[in-house]
Amino acid sequence: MSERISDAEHAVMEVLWERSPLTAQEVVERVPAERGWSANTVKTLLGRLLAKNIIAHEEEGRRYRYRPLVARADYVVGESRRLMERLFGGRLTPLVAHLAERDAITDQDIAEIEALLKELKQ
Amino acid sequence: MSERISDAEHAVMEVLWERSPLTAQEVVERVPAERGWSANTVKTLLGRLLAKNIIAHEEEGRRYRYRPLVARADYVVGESRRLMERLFGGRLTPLVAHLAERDAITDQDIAEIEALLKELKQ
DNA sequence: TCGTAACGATTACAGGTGTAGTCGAAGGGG
DNA sequence: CCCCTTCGACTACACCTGTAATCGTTACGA
Repeated sequence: MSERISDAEHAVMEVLWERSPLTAQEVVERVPAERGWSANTVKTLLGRLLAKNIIAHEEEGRRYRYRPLVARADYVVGESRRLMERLFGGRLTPLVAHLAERDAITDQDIAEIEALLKELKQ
Repeated sequence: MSERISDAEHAVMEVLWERSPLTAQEVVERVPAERGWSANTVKTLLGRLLAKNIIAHEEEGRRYRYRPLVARADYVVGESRRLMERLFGGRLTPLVAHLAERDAITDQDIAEIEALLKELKQ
């Protein structure tokens, strides 16, 4: 399967998951300005993602349009699972418990998750 | 604040969180065998953790005993939050929803989390 | 007392990552 | 038809990471 996505690469992926296919230039324009990246940096990242087979490109005239090969949902589940594995022996409950203990969960979160779980049960 | 803990370093931290202070040798013995690390590798990691101010060492005769400066709970909450931030705009509910959708949550998880939430509400 | 084993410190080195700069081809404007 | 801009490709380079090997010192067993 495809290799790991680094932090900087992930920022590029978010752009492509949001909308694709895009040209390199369009990706550059959509990457969050806080990153302060030069266009070259973004192109390097696109190149690396290509090499890792995480995105593909189709020729369009004298340039390319890039498009994800990996679904965001798959990536997200994979990363979540990695974290749970590393930190909680793969169990979700202790994660929720920890966050709750540290007031990282709001009352609204609790309500939402309860509703979600209710739905899951039927 | 202290710097980030790499994957390999994390394995060492788990040992020290489990029990500390420990000598380098004791850490070596307790690191999961699957890693297949040489003693030198573990010592390098201890050195890097020291440099990052994530652990401390007290002299004991001609060697050191290492001890965490960062609580596991803090690390865990930090990492969880980072993940939620990156992937779910900081919201926990979508994380749970995603995992549930992908059958990464068992019935028992649901029961446990419900019980936990019930407790949180009072 | 002398060699050796055990320690921590220092050095090594390839591969990944963040962050670009440069180069060569090609297309568009004058 | 020629120059400048624009692309993608290639190169650069420092720092981090994984994974050690080597070095210098010291204590302990013979």
